[in-house]
Amino acid sequence: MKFSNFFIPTLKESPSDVKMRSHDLMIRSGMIRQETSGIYSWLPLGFRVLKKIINKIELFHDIDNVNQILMPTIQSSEIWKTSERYDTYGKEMLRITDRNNKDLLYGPTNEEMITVIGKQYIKSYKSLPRKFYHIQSKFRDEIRPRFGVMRAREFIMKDAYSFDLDETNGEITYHDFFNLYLKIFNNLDIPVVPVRAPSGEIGGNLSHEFHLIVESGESEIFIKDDVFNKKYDDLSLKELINLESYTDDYFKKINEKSGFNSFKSIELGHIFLFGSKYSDSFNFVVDSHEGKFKPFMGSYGIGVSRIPAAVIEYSNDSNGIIWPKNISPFMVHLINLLHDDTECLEFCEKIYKDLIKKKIEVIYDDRSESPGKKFSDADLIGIPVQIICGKAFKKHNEVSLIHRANKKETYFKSENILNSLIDILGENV
RNA sequence: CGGGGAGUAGCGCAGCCUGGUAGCGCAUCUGUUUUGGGAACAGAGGGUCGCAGGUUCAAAUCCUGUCUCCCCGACCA
Repeated sequence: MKFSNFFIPTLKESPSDVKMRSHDLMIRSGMIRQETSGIYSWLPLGFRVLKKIINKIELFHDIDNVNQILMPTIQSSEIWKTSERYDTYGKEMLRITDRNNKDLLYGPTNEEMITVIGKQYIKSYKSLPRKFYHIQSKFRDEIRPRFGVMRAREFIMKDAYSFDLDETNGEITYHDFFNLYLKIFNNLDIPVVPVRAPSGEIGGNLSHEFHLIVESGESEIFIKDDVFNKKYDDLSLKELINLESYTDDYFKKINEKSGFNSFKSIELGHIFLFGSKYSDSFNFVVDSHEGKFKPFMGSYGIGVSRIPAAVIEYSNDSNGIIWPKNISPFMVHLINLLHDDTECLEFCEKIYKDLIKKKIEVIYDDRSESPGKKFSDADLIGIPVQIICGKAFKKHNEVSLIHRANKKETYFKSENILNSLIDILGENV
């Protein structure tokens, strides 16, 4: 992609009402635009990041035989009355009335709807287990939206739902999702820590959240030191249940509080095995050789649109964003400092085409801006590797490579740059 | 919802107290010169001062109402 063809409205100055680092950088790098309180448009650069994240999530869910579906954003009030959440969900639920005076709502979550879908088609124990997910906008009318997409009212969530024969099988599914989440966050270069969350309204249920520890986080979690030494994906179900890391709500309820440290964090995922709450209220009954039973259910969420902000929050410097390779909107930021020079231009065009041929995602700054502007835009946008073609190319036939993360600059003979680049990118991809 | 702040050009702000031609920086456009860290000079365009009402000869400025946004707390991915 050429910079001149890509809409990246970068800003030099911060908007006055922005307080969080990631929010500021997302606005200034032209990733997002606020429409109204807690509601955002994703501009091309931001949407590219979002799609990277979504692609990874889809990939790993599909591998795990979780079936992707797409449920509507608008739901009928009927099913929420059936589950008795229409009244209890409160003002967080955005309620809408259509022209026929029918009560609708913008879905804050989809347990009711997925239960209705399960009930209609799943009649036999032979059809279980069954796992579904979808990636869709949600609306929760937060009391106070803030920090950009970190706490938005409309946001994109990946929510998955499972139907199992009974609690034992439900726990196996839960354990699978636990490991699936670790795999996903690991692959997104996000070092999350799993923490135990309070069981819900029904006793004996299981719930974990996945947190990214950052100073500016809104959540607080409590963890014993040895938890950090564990390989979370090696844990048995019993071990993960006994993991000594807790959300603040959970921590309040435990007795032995010594040995824990508290951390500020951002919640990125939440898995929850809640049992037959919804199969009960919807009378979702399945036949088996041992008679009729209500499927055991779980739900599993990832705050998709929060992830870019969370990543920026822990990966930035005074110049801008530093994208991890797996989420970065591009891999290489090619900068032509001498756009009026024919040789330099031809060289950049050639490298640009070669990179595209090699399927290396490249943003090529071909604009007639000053060097300073190009450098600062590049640092702000935060692509992992910058290739600079300028004076050194004219003098010594050299171009330089700058690692965004540490700003180290290395010069290469221009004919070697492509192969060197492929080597360097190959290291961690 | 309680407490605090703010709405003036695309963005950041000054002007308001003490009413009298709507301003500055950045951005944009034109031209010339620049080109390894947000270039320089010269010129240009752009605002019914959030909205409604009131006071006044006269309102960005004073009064009343209203809408919106942000910040601090309790909810959440």
